[in-house]
Amino acid sequence: MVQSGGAPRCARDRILDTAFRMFYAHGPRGVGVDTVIAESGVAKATLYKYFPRKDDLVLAYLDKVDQVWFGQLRAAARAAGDDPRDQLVGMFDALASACRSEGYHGCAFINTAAEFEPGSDVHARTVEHKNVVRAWVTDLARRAGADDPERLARQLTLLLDGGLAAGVLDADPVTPDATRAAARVLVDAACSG
Amino acid sequence: MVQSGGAPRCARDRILDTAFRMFYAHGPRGVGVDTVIAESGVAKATLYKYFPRKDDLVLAYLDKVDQVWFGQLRAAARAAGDDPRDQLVGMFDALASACRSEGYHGCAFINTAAEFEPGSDVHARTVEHKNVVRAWVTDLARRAGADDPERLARQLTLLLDGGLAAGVLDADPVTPDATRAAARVLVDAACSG
DNA sequence: AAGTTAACAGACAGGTCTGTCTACACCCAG
DNA sequence: CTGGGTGTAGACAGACCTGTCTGTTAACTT
Repeated sequence: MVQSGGAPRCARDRILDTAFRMFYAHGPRGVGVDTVIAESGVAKATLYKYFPRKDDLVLAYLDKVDQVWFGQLRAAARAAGDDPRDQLVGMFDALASACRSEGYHGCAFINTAAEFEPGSDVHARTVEHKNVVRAWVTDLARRAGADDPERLARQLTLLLDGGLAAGVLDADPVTPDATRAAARVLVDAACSG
Repeated sequence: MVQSGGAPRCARDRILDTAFRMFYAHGPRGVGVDTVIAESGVAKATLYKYFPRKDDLVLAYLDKVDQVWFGQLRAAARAAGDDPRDQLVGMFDALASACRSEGYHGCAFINTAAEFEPGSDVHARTVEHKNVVRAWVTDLARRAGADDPERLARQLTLLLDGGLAAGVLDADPVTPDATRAAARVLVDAACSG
């Protein structure tokens, strides 16, 4: 990890970088291996050396999305202050940022899961991501003193998924505000005890 | 519309029926025209007579899903009683039914939208569906006396989308209850004035 | 200088995709 | 009996898909 911030040097990084952009924009199934090769200026043999099957590239793509998105989620929560209640609401700022970003196209995990059969490696990875995020939110809800942390976490992640999923249809700028406000109501109601 | 309830007689119905099942299970892009033909026992020329392009078949599929799903939504709301507040919460029973049904695989519209480019006919149709549903919920929220009917409708449809979208990952039986409870909290908070 | 490694360039096989086309069978009205 | 409408059966074109394979070039190591 002595990677500088500039253009990716080695071939593997270039491939993954291109796949990240293209898979998110068109869905993994909508982008051929040849297209990734052409776009990243790499030889076919090189791609298949690092990612023996296309699914391996898709898995690496999901790992990258997981890193980036989960990182933004935690950063948004942290930026909301020390009170876990505020952090539960603050994580929705990550959704607002995502909605404003160019080329926003909804939740990469939901979109990808829709394209792969349940039971496949790729599908399992998307489920795993959602479980990890929900476990993190559950912990936050517990520290916020929620009556039923698991339930609150489920409600908030469902709301988050809804806000994200709606992005594949239409990046409506009203969505993030409405979602954040709803989160506040749910958090206040669940931490009343 | 003199259609009896039994097995679809005419070729067009058989095609659409098969497409409905297969497109929902694997995504429109994941099912070839040849597969639809083989499964519905129809000649290729017949399919292309009724649906000149595959996209026409996808649009017909979305129309059918819209009819069925929107119908279930309204039926669930109606079954919850006369109070519009209860109806806003009751429509989430349609989500519960969907989650319990065999082969449940999330929201057909979100899944399909992820597979088609924004700007395409198919993508536009998915957006239209969501707008129609939200307009209906907005009307319900207005009659429920919500302070800001548009906002409440947006929050509830986002919650609904979240519950639906999560279905593509994992048909968790806890989801519908948590969603319904969250809806109750949001409705009560928005109709306080 | 020789060998090793990484990468590029691109042909190729075998399959699937959409969409068009020809040829044939049936049935019912005139 | 004839002719139009509806359907079946399946070949075909042209594009695209994944994955394998052969050769070549350049850089670094010993």
